[in-house]
Amino acid sequence: MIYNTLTRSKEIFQPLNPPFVGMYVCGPTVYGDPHLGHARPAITFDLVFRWLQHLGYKVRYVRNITDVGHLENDEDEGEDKIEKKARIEQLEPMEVAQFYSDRYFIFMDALNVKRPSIEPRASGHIIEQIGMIGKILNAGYAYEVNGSVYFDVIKYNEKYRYGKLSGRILEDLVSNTRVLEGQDEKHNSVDFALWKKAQPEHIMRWPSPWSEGFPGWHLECSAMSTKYLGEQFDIHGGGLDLLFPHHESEIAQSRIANGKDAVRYWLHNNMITIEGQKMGKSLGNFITLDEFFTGHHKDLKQAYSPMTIRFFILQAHYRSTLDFSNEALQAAEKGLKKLMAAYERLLKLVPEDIVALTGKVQVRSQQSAVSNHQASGPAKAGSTLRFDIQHPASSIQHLYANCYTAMNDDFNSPVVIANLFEGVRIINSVQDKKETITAEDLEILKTLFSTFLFEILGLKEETTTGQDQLVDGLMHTILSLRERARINRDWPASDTIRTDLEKLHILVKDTKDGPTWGVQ
RNA sequence: GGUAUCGUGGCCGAGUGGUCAGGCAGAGGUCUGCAAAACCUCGUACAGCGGUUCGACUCCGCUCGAUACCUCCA
Repeated sequence: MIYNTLTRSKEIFQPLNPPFVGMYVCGPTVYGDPHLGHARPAITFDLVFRWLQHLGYKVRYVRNITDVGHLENDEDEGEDKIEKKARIEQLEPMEVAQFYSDRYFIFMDALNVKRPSIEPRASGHIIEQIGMIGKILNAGYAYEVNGSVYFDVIKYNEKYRYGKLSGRILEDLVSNTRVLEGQDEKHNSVDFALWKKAQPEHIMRWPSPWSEGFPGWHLECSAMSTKYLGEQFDIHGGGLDLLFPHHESEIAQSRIANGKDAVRYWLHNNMITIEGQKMGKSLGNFITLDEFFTGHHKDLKQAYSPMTIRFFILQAHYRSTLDFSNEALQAAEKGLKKLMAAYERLLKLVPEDIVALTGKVQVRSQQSAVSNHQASGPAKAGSTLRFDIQHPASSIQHLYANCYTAMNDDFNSPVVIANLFEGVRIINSVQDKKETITAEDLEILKTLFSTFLFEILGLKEETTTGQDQLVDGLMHTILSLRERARINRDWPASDTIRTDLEKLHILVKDTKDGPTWGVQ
């Protein structure tokens, strides 16, 4: 089940050509450093991408890089964003785009966001965009004025419905749109540009049948999605703020150019807010990812690691707004640490620790997991599940089933996380010998964590422990000295060692199985 | 003004017509030389007012409030 913005309801996901799935997501406009707001759609659709793949779909995931830039102001004469940046920094526009797209990749990698299958650039698809404009002109739904081409929204609305995605009524739009200066070229204020003639000061320009200029604001996504995913494809994603007019206009363009509706399921992630307000470039209240990772920002009380950011985002459902605060982020950091620590323990739960449940003969239906997966996806290859997910028998099997159901219910990552925490409780209780677990359930628990925590949620360990043999050796020596002191009940000595190490951000814990340490 | 979404305990954040989200913080306890970690217990939270219902936080209506989009924004 996925929530389709078009119908405002959850629908059963049925791809056009299973097991293939086509997914297009609006990527960044590369004229500034990526901020927390960019992380949300990237992580949201990374989750979708990972889950669909887990279900066995062959996903072609296309996420564009907008390097042509949109107009800066509401005036048609406004300056292109990337051009403006280029002028300020005295660079070629493409230099700006290259720099920031590189930055984008670096930070997305840090967040463990998988690279999409194709990352096309708008500047590399001018020809396709010109071709699309030609089709729309031929169909009679666009007109040329002074070398610029505009889409005729009024005419489109006579036959189709402009506003069906965003729930808008054209008449309201017409009456509400502000009358702007310099829009004389448009027949109507709701029309939008497909091609703009370049003014003398515009550096970014390409030849076209109409003029030297640049493509309109919404065209690149239509052109590139058509090129790589075909005239019809399954999923189109993006931020909620792109709903109107960007996606609405995409629908109109594709409908006319290709004669059919391109997208089956529209998915929109919600915004991240800061003090209840949207974090956005234009509001100037954004915090860049670089600032999060280093902690260098006036509103940040500390640095937050990439995985903390990722976990923070996944703790909320993608369609809800997510409110940023230091408190919330610190809570996420601690929660994640707890989850990871429990996973470490899980791996060390050795067979000797396992006491079989009394008298329970573990006979499970050998019905393969494959058949169960077919209910919601194509045949799943390589499933390691050895129980019937629709009829879980133990509490741990229930956890697995809950996670599976949650993901199938519109990618409900918060519920997955809640179930993982229940797994944490079980792990710790077994560790403390307060609960028992069967060998079979232990395996399922390990699969639960490796599948959902790592593969699906895409979280990973960030500890520095064990990366350096020298440090490991030194720590071993120090800790054995301290153990000797402890055996001699020389508490001042052992406590000095511990507090001194703590000053170096090394945390020592005395457990029943001997001391452990970790870098904070 | 139009359109849409939302209002959950100190904070973040799920969900549902009739046991329970979960995390963080807080209180008490167990364990431990002390810490830390871990475990157990604890808060009668669902903006307000009506209505439907045997029963509503969950459905409907109204009120209040918030946010987003209508101009670039993830």
